[in-house]
Amino acid sequence: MGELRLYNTLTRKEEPFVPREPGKVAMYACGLTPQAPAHVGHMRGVVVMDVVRRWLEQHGYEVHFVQNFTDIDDKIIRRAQEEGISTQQVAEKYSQMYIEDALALGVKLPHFVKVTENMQDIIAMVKKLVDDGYAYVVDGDVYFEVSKFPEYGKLSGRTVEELKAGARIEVDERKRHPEDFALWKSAKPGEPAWDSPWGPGRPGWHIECSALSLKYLQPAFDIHAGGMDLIFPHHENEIAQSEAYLNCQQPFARYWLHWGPVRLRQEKMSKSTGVVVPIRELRQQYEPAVIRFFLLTVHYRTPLEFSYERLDEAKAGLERIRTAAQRAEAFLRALPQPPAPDDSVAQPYREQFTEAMDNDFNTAQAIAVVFEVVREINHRLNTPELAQRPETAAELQGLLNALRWMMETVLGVPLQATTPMQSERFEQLMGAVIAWRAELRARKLYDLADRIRDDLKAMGIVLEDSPQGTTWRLAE
RNA sequence: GGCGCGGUACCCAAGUGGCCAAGGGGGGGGCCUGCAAAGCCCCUAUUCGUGGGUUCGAUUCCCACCCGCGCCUCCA
Repeated sequence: MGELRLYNTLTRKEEPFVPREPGKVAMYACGLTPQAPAHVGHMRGVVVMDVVRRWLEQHGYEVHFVQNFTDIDDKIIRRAQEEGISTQQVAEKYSQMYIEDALALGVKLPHFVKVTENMQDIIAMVKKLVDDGYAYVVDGDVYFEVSKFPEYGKLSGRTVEELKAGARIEVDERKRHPEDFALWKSAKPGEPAWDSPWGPGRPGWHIECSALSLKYLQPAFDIHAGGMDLIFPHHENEIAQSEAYLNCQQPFARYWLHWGPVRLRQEKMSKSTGVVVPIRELRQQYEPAVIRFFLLTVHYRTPLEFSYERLDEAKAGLERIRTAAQRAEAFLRALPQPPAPDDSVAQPYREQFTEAMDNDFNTAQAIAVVFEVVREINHRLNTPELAQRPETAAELQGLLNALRWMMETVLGVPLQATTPMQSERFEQLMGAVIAWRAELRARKLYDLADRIRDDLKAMGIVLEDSPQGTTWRLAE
């Protein structure tokens, strides 16, 4: 396996990936605040990170992947009031939905951690920042003093001066500087609260990711990821408070990876704009594998325009890949005995695929290679002289193995559509139907033969006649 | 206003200082077929937003401009 390169937002360059500890990768992705159903934009992050973890595993790394649920914050409190249930119930409900959606998309779940289950670690971190003079207390609130951290702005490429120039936020008069941000917020009456040295309250936004990632992955962990919209202020603030906490002796995280937004009608899909396609809704209309494949047809840092036309294109493309796999399987199944795979044809494609993935997880390029493999398979099945060759079966087996590795192992897109009705008995039934129909065709009773084909098609079963015989497959 | 990203065929989308600028979708033609479907082959960008510059040579590097987008406030 070659060298993996990834784009690091911190240096604005593509860099070779070298883990902190040989053979192991520690990575963290900012999760979400579970207060509404997840939308396609969220799922892009989920799928992208899943592919990142899968590819790191292909490189032989043992991956520890942590993701948080910010299960207490202003929006959850508001949501709880609206729905008349507790904040825990809100968080639990939407976390669960999120996990179900992720599982449906074929995601290997990360190690989830929750803010409310790690409150003492968060408080301890805030306390150290206060004790060390990086933060100050005002009426039960704690603020991080940005001017105490000289490197502030190094991730987002801004300076404090620029921030002031563009400031369009109402400044809290109690803060020493407008750019200071809250580490701890005092509770208003009736709000859920945790005891702290500064009185009852809850963590500010940002601190939870610092505390949780440092607790579970230790300082200078390998990859910290999130959506591009988190670069500022979220990740910038995380760096400031974390590196201050570490006495500026070591970096917080080593590589920063950010995926691009999903847009809808030229606008970012976001809860705040209400321009949103909930993944639940989309799952009613498209098989999860199609959604996943669609999300991977574009490089992860490129903004992705959502549309049903694109989804239909992805569906057509995936169907072509699956058809080729099924045809190869049928060909090999018909053989008296399965051939040992010959990888000589497949190997160059495996290498091209690997090169694409090593190139900052370029799934768009990798998928192009998948289609090359599909063409190699179809070419062999379609050309009688080739199909007769004794070595063709072994080559097909090698190509099919490569295709499965690319699609299923690495990209996580199943080649078999999930169907409830496959069973041995069903296979036998189809075999019988095809035999009867062959008899009809031999007697030139084409109207009956065509009617069988049409009726089956209406049920989602496609019959395809060829000189080698008739095959069937399930239409998605 | 500041910072950043991008404009590649009908649509989507990779990519490179110089082999025919990947791949997918769509469209056209051919082959195969009883018909269909699937598939295969060929065609669909002498050109990469516009105008300059650097270079033997730029779509790729630099500058300006136009257009779109993101961030600067909660956001994945």
